[in-house]
Amino acid sequence: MAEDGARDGAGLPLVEAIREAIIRGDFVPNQRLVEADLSTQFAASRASVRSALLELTNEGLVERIQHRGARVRAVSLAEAIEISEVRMVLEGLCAAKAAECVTGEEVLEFQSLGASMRKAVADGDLLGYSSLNQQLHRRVREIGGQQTASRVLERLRGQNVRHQFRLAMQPGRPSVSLPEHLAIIDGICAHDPEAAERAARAHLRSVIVALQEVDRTGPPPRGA
Amino acid sequence: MAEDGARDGAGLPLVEAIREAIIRGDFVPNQRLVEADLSTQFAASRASVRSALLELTNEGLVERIQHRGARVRAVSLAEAIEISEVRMVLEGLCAAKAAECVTGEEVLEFQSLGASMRKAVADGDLLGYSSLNQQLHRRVREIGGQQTASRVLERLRGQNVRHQFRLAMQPGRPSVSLPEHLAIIDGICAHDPEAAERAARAHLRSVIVALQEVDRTGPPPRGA
DNA sequence: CACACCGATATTGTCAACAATATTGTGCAG
DNA sequence: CTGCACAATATTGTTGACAATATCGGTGTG
Repeated sequence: MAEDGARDGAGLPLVEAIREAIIRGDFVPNQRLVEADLSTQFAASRASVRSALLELTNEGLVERIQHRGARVRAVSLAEAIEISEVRMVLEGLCAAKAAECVTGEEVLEFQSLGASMRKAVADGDLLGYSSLNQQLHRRVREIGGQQTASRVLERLRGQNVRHQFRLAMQPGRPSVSLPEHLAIIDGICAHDPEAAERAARAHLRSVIVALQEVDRTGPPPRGA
Repeated sequence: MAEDGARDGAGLPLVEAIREAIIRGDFVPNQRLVEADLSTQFAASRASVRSALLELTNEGLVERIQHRGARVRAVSLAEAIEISEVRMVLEGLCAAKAAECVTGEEVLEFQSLGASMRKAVADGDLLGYSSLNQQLHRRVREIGGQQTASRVLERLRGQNVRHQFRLAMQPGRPSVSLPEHLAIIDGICAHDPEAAERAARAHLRSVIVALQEVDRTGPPPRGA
C-alpha cells in the first residue's frame, strides 16, 4: 500500500505497469488486488483496471474468483516444475530451430555471449550472469523464429520469475548451469538441431532438479 | 448476420457463446466483430461483450487494433504450422508423462479407444474418427496430469481448429494418422515414456506435412 | 458455550451515457 | 479526371452510477 503509483503517468499502458509491479514484487503473492484501490493508485479508471486484470489473469499472473476479486497468483513448487517442464520442450524446440536457421553473424554473437557468461561466472558476477542468462534464452527464441512458442514462453516466464530468482541466488548454481548454457550455444553454432534441443532440454531438466533441491533446503522466502 | 443469438439466454457465460460461434464457423475469419452488434445479437451489455472480446483476444481467437475494432483472427498456414510444432513438443511431453503414470484401468480404456478408432477408419466413419481423435488427445493430456501444458494446448486447439478440420476431411488422411495414434497408445500402455513421446511427435510431424500438402492441393476454403 | 440465522459492509459485475478517434464520403481545386 | 482538405459517420474507449453478490460481525437460541 501507500504507493501512489507515480511511475505510470500516461507512459506505459497500465497493464504493463501492474505486470511489472507484480513481477518486481511490489505486490506479493496472494495479495488482494482491489479494483478501486488500483484505480486510485495508478490513476486510471476502474474499467481500465478491470481490463488489465483480465489480461493478467490470462497471463497467469493473477487469479480471479467470481464476485470475490483478484489476487496475485502464488505459483506453488509443483506448478513451477510444470512450467519448467513446458519450458523444457518449448525451449528445446526453439533451440533446434535456431540451430537450423542461425546465420554466421549470429554464431559470432552467440560465441561472444558464451565468453561473457564464462567471464561473469569466473568473476562471481551473479547479477551480470543472470542478465546474460536471460539474454541468451531470449536470443535463442528470437532466432528460432517460432513466435507461437515465444509468446507462450514469455508468458510462462512471468509466472515463475520468483522461483527463477531464488535459483539464480543459489550459491554454486552458476557453475552448474554455465556448461549447460555453453552446450546449447555449441549445438546452435554447429547447426546441429538435435544437439541444441538435447542441450536445452538437459538444461531445463537441471533447472527442475535444482528447483526441487532449493525447496528442500530453504522453503519459500515468504510463506503464503 | 441475422442470427439472433438464441442459444445463450443466460446459460453459458457469453464468452463461451462467442468462442463457440467462432470455432463453429458462424463468424468467419477476418469478420469484423462490432461490439454494439454483438451486444444485440447475444442480448448482453456492451461491457460484457467488451470483456468477452478481451478474453478471446488473449486466447488468440480474435484480433484487436486500437480504435479500429475486433475481427476474427485468421491464422495463416505458417501460423498453423507453428502451432502444430508447439503441439508436437507439448503433446510429446504429455504422452511421456501419461506413459509414466497411467493406471491399469486407463490402459484398458486406451486399448478400447484404439479399437474404436480402428473400427471407425475401417467403416469410413470420418466424423466418428475425428471425435475419437479429439478424445484420445484429451485423455492423454488429462492422464499426463500436466495442467500447464494442457491449458496451453487447449488454447492452441481453438486457434487452428479450422485447419484441423480441413485435414480431417482430407481423403486418405485417417489411414495415415491411425497407425500414428495407435503407436501413441502402445507407447503409453507399455509404460514407455520415450516411445510415447516419439510417437506423439511423429504424429504431429505428420500433421505438419499434411498441412503443407493440403495447402498445396486446395487453398483455403474461404479466401480471406 | 457452540452454532445457526441475519443484517451491514465491501467489492465486484453491469448498465447507460459521453468523449475520443479512425474511417468514409463529398466538394473543390488543379 | 485526379488528388487533397474537410466534414459526417461509425465505432471504440472512458466515466460515473447502480445492482448483485459474497464476506464479516453481531445476536439469539439450543
